[in-house]
Amino acid sequence: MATPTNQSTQQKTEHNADAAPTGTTSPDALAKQFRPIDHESKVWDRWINAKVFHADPSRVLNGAGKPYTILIPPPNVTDRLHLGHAFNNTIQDVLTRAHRMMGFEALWMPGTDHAGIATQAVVEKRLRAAGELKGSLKEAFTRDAFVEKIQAFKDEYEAVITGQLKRMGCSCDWDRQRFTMDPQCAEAVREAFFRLFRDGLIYRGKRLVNWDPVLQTAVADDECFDEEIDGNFYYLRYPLVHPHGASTQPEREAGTLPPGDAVPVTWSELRARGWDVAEDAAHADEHQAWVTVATTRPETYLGDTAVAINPHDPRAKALRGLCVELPLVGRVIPIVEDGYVVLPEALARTDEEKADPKAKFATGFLKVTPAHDANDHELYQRHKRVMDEFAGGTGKALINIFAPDATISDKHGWNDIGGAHLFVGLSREEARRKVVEAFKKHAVGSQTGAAPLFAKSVPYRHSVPHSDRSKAVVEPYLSDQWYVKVTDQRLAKAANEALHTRELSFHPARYAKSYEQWHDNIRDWCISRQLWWGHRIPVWSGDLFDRPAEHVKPLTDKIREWEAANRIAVFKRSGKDPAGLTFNEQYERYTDLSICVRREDDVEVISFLEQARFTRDPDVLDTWFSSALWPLSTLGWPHATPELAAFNPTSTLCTAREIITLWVSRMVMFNRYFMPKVGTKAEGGRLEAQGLGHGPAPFKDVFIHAVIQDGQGQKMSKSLGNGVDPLDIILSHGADAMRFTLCHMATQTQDVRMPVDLVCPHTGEVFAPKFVTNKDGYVVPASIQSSPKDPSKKMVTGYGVASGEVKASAEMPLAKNTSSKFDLGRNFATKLWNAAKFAMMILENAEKTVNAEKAGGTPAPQAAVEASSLSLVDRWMLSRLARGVADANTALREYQFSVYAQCVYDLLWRDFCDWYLEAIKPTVEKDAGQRAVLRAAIDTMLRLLHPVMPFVTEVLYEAVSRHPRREIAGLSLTPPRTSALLASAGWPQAAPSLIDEAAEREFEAMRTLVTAIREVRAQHTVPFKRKITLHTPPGAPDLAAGRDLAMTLAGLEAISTTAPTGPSVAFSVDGLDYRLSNLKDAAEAVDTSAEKARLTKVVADLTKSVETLDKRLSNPGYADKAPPHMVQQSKEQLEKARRELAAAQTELATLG
RNA sequence: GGGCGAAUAGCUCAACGGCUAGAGCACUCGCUUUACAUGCGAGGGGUUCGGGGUUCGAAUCCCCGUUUGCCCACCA
Repeated sequence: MATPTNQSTQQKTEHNADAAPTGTTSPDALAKQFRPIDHESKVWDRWINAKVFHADPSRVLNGAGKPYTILIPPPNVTDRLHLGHAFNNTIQDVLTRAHRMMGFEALWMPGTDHAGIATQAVVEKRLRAAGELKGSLKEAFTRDAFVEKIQAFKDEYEAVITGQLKRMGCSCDWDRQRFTMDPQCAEAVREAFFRLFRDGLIYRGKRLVNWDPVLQTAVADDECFDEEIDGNFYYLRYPLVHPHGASTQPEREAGTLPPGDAVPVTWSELRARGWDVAEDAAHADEHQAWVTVATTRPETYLGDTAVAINPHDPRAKALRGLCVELPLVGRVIPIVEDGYVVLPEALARTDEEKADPKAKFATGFLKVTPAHDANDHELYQRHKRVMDEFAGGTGKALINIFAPDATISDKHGWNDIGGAHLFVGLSREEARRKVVEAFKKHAVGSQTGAAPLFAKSVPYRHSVPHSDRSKAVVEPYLSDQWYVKVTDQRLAKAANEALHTRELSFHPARYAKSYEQWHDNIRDWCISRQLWWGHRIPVWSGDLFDRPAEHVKPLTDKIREWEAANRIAVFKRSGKDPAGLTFNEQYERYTDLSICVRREDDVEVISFLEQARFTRDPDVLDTWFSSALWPLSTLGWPHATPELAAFNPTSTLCTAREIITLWVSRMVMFNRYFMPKVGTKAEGGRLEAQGLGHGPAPFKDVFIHAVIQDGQGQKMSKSLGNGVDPLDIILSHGADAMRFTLCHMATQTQDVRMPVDLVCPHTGEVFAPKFVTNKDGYVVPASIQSSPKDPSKKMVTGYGVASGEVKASAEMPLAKNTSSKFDLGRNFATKLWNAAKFAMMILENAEKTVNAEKAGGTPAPQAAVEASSLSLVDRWMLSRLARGVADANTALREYQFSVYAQCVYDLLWRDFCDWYLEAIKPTVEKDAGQRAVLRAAIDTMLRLLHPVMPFVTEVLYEAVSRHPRREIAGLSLTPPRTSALLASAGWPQAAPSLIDEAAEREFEAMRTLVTAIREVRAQHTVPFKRKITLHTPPGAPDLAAGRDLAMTLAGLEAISTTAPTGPSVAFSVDGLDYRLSNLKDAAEAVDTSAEKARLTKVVADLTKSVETLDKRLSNPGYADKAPPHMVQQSKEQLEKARRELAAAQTELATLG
């Protein structure tokens, strides 16, 4: 594996110009400034060389370590990773590294996804842009040649993605990296398909799918997007006829109705049947009657095989037994009654019906095109018998009028063309225009003065599904597809059971609901895709008829033999067939056989089938089929590998909410189906499940994290081009800073916005880009931006490139992104660097002295330091550390990553740097116990921070490790397990006894006093270096051990119990009146106006507090019902507030 | 249409029925202070979207409304 490179030459130059040596990890020479780029690749190499990320299943299997496993959600090889991925992977790395340190055998399994349709579309687009592909893909390339192109693209992007993850510091087990189409995964896919096929859970069916006429493939619902388009409602008149006319039953069944067969129904006749519609009263008696349908897609009328009316429609009765004749086509189709049809507003019976948005434009007559509309298809299922009878036989009412490219075709299931030849060969759009034209031209019936077939059209704006990849309008299309019967209880129900038994849980828990509801309403999963890039379906189809009997016998014998040997499985027909249908029965009943061959390398079977003119299905599997097997395939299934035994089920899955159904659900179903019940022994090296869905869930926890949006609140996406490359951020802020900031943002519910700036490639300047609104209404950075200092210099943006509007060039380079959001992490890394450096400087100085004193002698082993022997500030620090460890543990256990980040941030910055380091400065050189605490504190914090900031902590750990360490009783810091690296060091363990509440109280009292003094100093602009005197009032609490700390931290020269003689300033703490003197030289007057203003505000605030507390306490319900400690607390607060208010008022009065 | 969220300081977000609603950034004032100006000290800034209710007590729970995001379904 290549190590991450891509260092900025610009930064390198700066770095070399720097006089001080940087980039070394020697303890004596930690660089003055922390430059991430100087360390990241070196640290990475140390990790890789030491193999610290490599998980060893034998340690799990022999009980030496518990497993902790995370499977990476394999990124699509379609594009570089963006910040959303960085976020997702940071979380996974935090969990993996923390558990590794906690002693788990941690495996983070890396890999990428071939992303079938997406990748094929991207490559196709690229080839077209490069001029290598013109016209139809299938004419320009052979399957193999095109797959080779995609393969090359995949190799390129897989390397890019892998490089990005490594630069981020992801501690994946890179030796185990997988790809969803590599041989190991392919074997798992093949085996899984075979078993489902054999077990009757895969079937072939004719279904309406979303058809992409450009890519000529079925697309899943999630591969579509809705777009509003301006269309029209067309109102078309269908002439009424009597059903049978002169035609014979055989003629009808053959679909060869003689012209003029249908006998028109006249208005008078219709009226006689009870038709009483005011607006039709004027129609001439002898004219042919009609019904009006409303449609947005008039061209589909060619495939109509019924007209439907609501049974409650008052007109329904008059129409019973009548039909309509499709204009031009001449097809006579029945009028069926179905409750699905919406009554027009005028006929609606209830308010609810009136409120139906469809009622506004409905005519009450619905044209039914079962082959081209999902609802119509369902309606057809309910009226199959009558519709098929009219259409001439079973299944004949499904009339497909489109070729795969969505042109009108008479070659794909439409035979009764009649007078509609003029439409054949037209595109959907042209056909629509021509149909409307024809309806305008022709009349209902042949009488002079008859009304035109076209009634009217009204503009209508509605959303229409488009294919994500090609942007073409999706056509509902009837086609042969393979399905997984996920509705079977061994799949969907088993997935929900995992939730009910708590084997599987979601964090946050509310996502369990959508998971569960999805399974309750699941539909069978269409797994075939008409693509070239993917796992090809391992089914060969052929025909056993039309062969000499002497050929059939050897064939059937072989097939029976191989089926018995589990080398092939023969497709069992639908569930309506009796179970256990024999091969002979199938053979007798069906003209075609579908045979799944278990192994790709079973040459004997495959060549035999191909010689027998069986052909392999050209389709490939839906990408999610192989993704669903990820927990199995990556660990070696179907073989009984040590990895599978050790690491499946895995521990935690980290993903975004959008793929709970697409991916999470399917992994659960497949793992439960394919894995044997826990405790089952493997036989013959292969794992055979009972096929009941009783296996384990593939993971215990599913952590669903927030989504990173751009500055406009839009999701980062490829198509929008608003993704930010993590490498840009690593360049501007460093990997640790990026990781820390992302982790800090990982709150539970709230999606986070990430506004980004641009870095000018000409000047290095950071600036906010100019935004534009694109044609889809999204606010995006303009494709071309000007350098802020020199507007003649231009650059292009990621959006510009992604949208295809511009290309990067030498004159107009691609501008990198950055964001001041990451300053948080960068500043924190710097703070850590400086704090550690300072701590080590202190330790080093002391060690020199100690070594000089003990020259020659071997130091005696020192006993562990007991907290009780330590000073207040040390006991306080140990107490804070113990709490920090506990808080971090809780946060990580509960997947509260921002809490974890915040808790280590406060521990290091607020507690350790702001107070501890400042407090120990005067004493640490002489206090060996204090130095032991200092050493332990920095060590503990490096460990706590390592999961989120691995690079900087690893560099510092090496330096810190060189300082001798004394044990602190109760604080366990075990050394690295497999190397000298922090990455394998033990997670800190702090005994609860280290939490010292007395020390915390005492320290807090001191801190309150110090803060109050600092406030006075700021108020009176007392220079930092000026030492002042504190006068404590009678009855003030004894500062005790805090006395010296207060003097150090507040800049006191003395603490006196007598009142000041000269000028002084008062302040109050806890209602006690303290004074400070010697604030200024005698010549300078103390400015009382600022002091007055401050006190006035204090008085106002306190008055309000007293009021609030008084009101609370005087409420009779409060004393009665609130818990006593709350009441007590309020009383104390009130007392304190009153004391402080009095003190402030007195002081204000004094100032006059 | 069904489901799930969100609305809190100028911005981005915390606060899981009870400390005077917090943090980072931004802002104001002061500071070359011997680890760190990517810093240090201090400060200002809130009718917690609106309206009802439950409760001794509501940012938090319930109801209604407004705005907004996502998922699913549907779209004659």
